[in-house]
Amino acid sequence: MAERIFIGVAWPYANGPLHLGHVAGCYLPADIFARYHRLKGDQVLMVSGSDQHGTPITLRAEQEGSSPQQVVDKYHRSFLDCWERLGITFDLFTTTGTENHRQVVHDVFGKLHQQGYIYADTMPVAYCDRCGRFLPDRYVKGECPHCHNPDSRGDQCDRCGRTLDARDLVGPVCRRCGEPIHIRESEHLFLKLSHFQDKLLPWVEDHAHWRPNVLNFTRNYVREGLRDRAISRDIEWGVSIPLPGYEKKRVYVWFEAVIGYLSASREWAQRQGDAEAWRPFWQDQGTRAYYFIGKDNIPFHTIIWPAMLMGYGGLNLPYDVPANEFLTMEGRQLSTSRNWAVWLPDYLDRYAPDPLRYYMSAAMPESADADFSWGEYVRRNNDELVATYGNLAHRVLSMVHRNYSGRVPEPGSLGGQENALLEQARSAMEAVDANLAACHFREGMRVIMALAQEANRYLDARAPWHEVRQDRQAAATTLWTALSVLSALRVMTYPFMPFSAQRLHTMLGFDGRVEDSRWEMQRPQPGHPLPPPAPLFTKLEPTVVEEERQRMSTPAT
RNA sequence: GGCAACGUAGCUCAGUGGUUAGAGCGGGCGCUUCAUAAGCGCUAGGUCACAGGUUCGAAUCCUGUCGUUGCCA
Repeated sequence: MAERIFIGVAWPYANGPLHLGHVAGCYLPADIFARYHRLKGDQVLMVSGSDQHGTPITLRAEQEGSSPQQVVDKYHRSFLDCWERLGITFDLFTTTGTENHRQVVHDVFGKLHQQGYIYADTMPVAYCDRCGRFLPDRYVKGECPHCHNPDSRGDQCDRCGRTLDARDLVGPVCRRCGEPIHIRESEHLFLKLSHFQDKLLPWVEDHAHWRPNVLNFTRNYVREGLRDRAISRDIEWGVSIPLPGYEKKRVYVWFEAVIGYLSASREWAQRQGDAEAWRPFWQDQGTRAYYFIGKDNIPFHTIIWPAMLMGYGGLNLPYDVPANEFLTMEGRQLSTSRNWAVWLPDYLDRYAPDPLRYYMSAAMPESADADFSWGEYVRRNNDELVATYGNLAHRVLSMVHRNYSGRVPEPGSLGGQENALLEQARSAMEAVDANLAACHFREGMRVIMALAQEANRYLDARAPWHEVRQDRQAAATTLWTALSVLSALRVMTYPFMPFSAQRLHTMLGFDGRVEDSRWEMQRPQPGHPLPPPAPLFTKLEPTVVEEERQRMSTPAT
């Protein structure tokens, strides 16, 4: 029975390149999940896009002497290139800069406003007399009241990392002209989150299948009481506000970016040539909506976005929000400003996608922070991917090629060991199926590797390299059995490692794409010719570890 | 300062009341040679942060201490 699955993935902020934290946090798990469901024959819509608005972008443009549009275009192109090379298969990866997005935001805004869920009020905002304008927190600098960093930003201190308000700073000045700031009341629009408190609490309690960290965090957040939040800002770069008197203000990014899930779905439908095609994914009660995000994004997806959807009405709320924890780098917190990060474009210039996808799957920060280190990367590649799985495929296919002229051998009757191994393959497929359905990626990957190990054990026990000299029929049975297990591995590894799975698919004599297979162990056809085998993965030199560590500790240029 | 999570073998981590606490890697010993010197077996290694408590029984539940991390103020 085919299911319909909507997958929303966090919108990367277009003011810098992607790094491995992004990959482990949401893009890889989302892609594994999407590929798994497509393989099962389910209908999948996976969307995301570049988050293009907000002050970090305008600041960056000013620093680089370019325009905000140039900045976001540059990183959007980089994102698209990364998805292609890492194999992240969005049905649409758009941006928040489209006319379609503006229209959808205006629609949602208008409806919430009309129902009284958005209201006007004033709030104190920094103002620069010389520049003659209001200043978002990012545009104010001064001394951090906590760590006394003299050059702290108004929204957050770079040195101690604490979140601030521009008014907290000691001696706050305008970042552009250096003039001391004043505080003035500015009229803004607020989302009436407090109204949704009583609806959200039972809704959250009804989602006991969420990961414990997501559930606990959300529960506490809602119980503490929801405060109305400003959804407009005094800037010019962003989505306009469809109300008179707000011409010089824009919709605040957090409010607007989450609407991107809906606008991207509508854009996808238009591009399909069926403008209504988004509806089943958003309005059919049987559709399940998953949102893959990092843990810093939890409240936006389990509270604010659901509240907005409740207010709007008629659209599906999230079914699950499998937020991942953080990825640390060589034991230390990742920091883009200190260049303590591995940039995805750099990684993809030097290494293959599947080993990274494998590592991140096996060590995904599903329930706790996880660490990335180059030592572990090389080890997992060499000792696990190459030695256990890649070598299994290679040794089997090589023997078939050498001894059976590259054709799938005809098995005799199966013995106890054969049936036991094939049964293990079947139960592994069931286990991985269940794990992926539940977003348990690490466990799924573990089961797969355990099966590869089991197959190696079987080969050692049967020793087909001996059998072939004494009893060709027995060797044929052994190799055919091993090929069958490889066929199961081909399917199961596909969501995790699509590139090598496709190559194995071809080497096992199957036509077309793995994705068009079903979730079952198709047996290789005896007599079917196989292309010459080639290793699935390549060993890495241990020197890689030192090289890459050096690169990380070098300051960004 | 408040809240939360975590602290298990040299390393990365499973394990949330029940027999002698597990896996992978790394170490030691051995077997094998089809395969990218890959594979397989055996083995050593842990006062489950610390101190109390609940229980017939605690890595698992409770309290406190220390440490790490995150969120909030």
